[in-house]
Amino acid sequence: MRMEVLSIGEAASRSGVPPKTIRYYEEIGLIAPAERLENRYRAYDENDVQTLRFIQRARRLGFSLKEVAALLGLYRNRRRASKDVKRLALARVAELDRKIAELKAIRNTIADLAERCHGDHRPECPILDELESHAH
Amino acid sequence: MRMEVLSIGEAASRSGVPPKTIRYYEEIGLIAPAERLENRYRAYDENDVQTLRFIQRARRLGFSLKEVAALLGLYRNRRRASKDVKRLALARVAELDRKIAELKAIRNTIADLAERCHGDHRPECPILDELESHAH
DNA sequence: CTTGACCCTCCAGCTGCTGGAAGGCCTAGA
DNA sequence: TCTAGGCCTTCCAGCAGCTGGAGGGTCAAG
Repeated sequence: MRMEVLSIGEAASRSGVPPKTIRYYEEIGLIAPAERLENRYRAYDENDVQTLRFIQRARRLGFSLKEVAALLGLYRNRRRASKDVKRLALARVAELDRKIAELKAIRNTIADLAERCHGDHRPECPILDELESHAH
Repeated sequence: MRMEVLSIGEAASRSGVPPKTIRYYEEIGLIAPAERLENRYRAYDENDVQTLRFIQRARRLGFSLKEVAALLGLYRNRRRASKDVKRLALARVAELDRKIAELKAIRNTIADLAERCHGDHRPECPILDELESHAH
């Protein structure tokens, strides 16, 4: 694999992570500080792009930056134990299940209220009444 | 209804909205600046508590502060049209449906990967491989 | 040689709070 | 009367995870 030198913009378009976000990741230490060219431009290679893609996919799956950092560590560690990765993944699934259930409950509450609301020019609407007086 | 004067702490415990959050709501203009006693303490009454409860319930239903502001406006407007309220509610439902579907997809992706991961001391784990190479 | 597209750093802001510092006030007990 | 504590006040900072902009430097094309 030839190690072509990529600018931050090129690394961005190849990885899907915007330049600003790449700099941010560097700033918070998620990725190592990039090499610099003589003009102080950051220089990347395909490995960096790969890492950025890894990060982006993990982020898309809803892993927090802290979790992504952990995953990156496991990813880079050849002696990695799949137990740790699985633990992170299952924790994320549990969290998602909790969140989904919560959103569903809220969704149904609002949908019920909306159904009982005329939705015309008349002022009667149980949504506001509910918000006003519902004893939770 | 007697208009007992309540301190911010009392208003907080009666409404369920913490003092800091009440001050914050005042700061961003969600609620009107509170009257002040001679010692500069904020003074509230039952009406204010009612409003805070309204806000809290709307927040629990996941309405953003902007939406809450709109709901408050409609709530206070006697000539309010239920159409506007319903529109807000349905928009929220649609947004929730979108979010729920998204989280479900993510959840299933991670759960699938976790299932195929040994979860022991062995290094093989498709989760990392997927993050590494999955062409999205 | 100029124009425009990059790149750099630094600072501010987004949402919705929350914590803490530094100070004022008020009540109760010793 | 003093003091301890628990309120209250303001202001500043920080959480996550970026994103936008200002004010500059650099570079390649025409």
